[in-house]
Amino acid sequence: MKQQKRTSFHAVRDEVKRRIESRIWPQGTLLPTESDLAEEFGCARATVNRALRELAEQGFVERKRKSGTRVKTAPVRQARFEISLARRVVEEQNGDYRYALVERAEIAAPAWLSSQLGLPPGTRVLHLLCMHYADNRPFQLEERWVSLAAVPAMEQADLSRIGPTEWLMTAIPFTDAEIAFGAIGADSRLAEFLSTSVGMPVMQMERTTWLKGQPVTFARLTHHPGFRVRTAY
Amino acid sequence: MKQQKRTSFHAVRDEVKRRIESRIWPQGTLLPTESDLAEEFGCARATVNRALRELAEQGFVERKRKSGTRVKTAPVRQARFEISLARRVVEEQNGDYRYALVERAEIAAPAWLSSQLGLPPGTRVLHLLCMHYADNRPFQLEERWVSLAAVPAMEQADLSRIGPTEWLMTAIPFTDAEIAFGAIGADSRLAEFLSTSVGMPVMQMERTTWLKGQPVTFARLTHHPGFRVRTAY
DNA sequence: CAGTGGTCTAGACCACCTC
DNA sequence: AGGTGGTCTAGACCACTGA
Repeated sequence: MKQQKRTSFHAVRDEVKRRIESRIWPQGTLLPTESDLAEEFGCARATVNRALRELAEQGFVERKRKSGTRVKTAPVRQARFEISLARRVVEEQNGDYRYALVERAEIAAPAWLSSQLGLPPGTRVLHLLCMHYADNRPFQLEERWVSLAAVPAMEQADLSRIGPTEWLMTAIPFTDAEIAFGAIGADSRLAEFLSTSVGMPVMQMERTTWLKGQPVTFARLTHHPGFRVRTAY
Repeated sequence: MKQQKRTSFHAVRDEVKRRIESRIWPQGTLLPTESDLAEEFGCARATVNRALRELAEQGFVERKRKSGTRVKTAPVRQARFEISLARRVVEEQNGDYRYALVERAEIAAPAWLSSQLGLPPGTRVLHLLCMHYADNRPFQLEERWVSLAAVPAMEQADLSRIGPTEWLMTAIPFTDAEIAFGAIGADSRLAEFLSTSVGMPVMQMERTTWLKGQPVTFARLTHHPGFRVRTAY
């Protein structure tokens, strides 16, 4: 017999969730007020508040002052996936990870990049091309542009052994990112790097990263054919 | 001058976050205890707790009893994207949404589906094929298998006007799902439905859905060429 | 303007963990 | 065994917003 001595907010949260999922409180229902629920569960209002706040975060209910708490009619569910680090993905699949720096150059930001990152035209950026391998087979081609104004230290970085993604994650963690991905057909360069043939469908991910609102880097990560992104929520 | 009368947990959270991002508290640093921070900020410990709990949820710090709160060394950032409903995606882009049911059949679950969903072999499932259009151009081909044991009401559902995804979302919201997506080359059937040519790279998304642990449905959503998934943040 | 959620407090006890 | 975060309480005031 596992019995909570005191009413935990877990108990309240789970019971309310159960009532929503069991349609005891169907979609659109107005829930009792926090005070009422506190009385029903025999706990403090703060405890109910904590429970309902979590359910709101998870998208089960919607809360508004004065109106009260309502079961969401069209729950907007979100899926999450980890922002992947090639090495970690490979190692999680028990693969042998290898990295290689293919190209490194300091250039003036091309126009498309300036507009993508919101950089003044002509800003000096570091252009990088690297390969990530799993069991000696191409896993991901990483092409990246880094604003040297945002990360001056990167000019001196030794990227022969550690990939730029990993370097940046230790140098400037806690960045904001925007990610988009889609399917493209491999062009001749991609086909060569990824050991596949021209036109093969591959997943390409584009990441734009900011640090405290300042644009840092834009990366285009192209994966070997057959690569899949998985999520859970 | 905007000044908080009382110390809000926002203020504490933002200040701690600032210290982490500014490397005042570098990665790995052990933060002061809740009580100490409460004293520093002149607030109750509960307020500090709320602030730190949020930072922990967001992946900035790691909390352990007795050990204390530590700045995360390798922050695992997660990206999120909305679980899309074709109609909503199209309408958000100011497109004209149209839906068509192509095929509907009740069949015995094929072996691959039984194993995918964990259903007893031979379970009766509803097999659906539908098209979603944006501005009369193919947007998404939806192929779906629904366990009638899990959603008996679906046998009577009128799916001629509302797509199965949308029907299911109102019939049984609050499900759990697993999503995987990748790039594939269109086969002849896909090419025809999506008005493209064989071999064109397209994004295919596979969703498996459970309701309270019970398998409900498996869907394969294939998008028109050029479709991209974007993260919310 | 009145009702509801949002937040804060001061104190308390507890559970877990490292020492 | 003792320190740290986890949680709860009872009461209070605040801020938003719908009637």
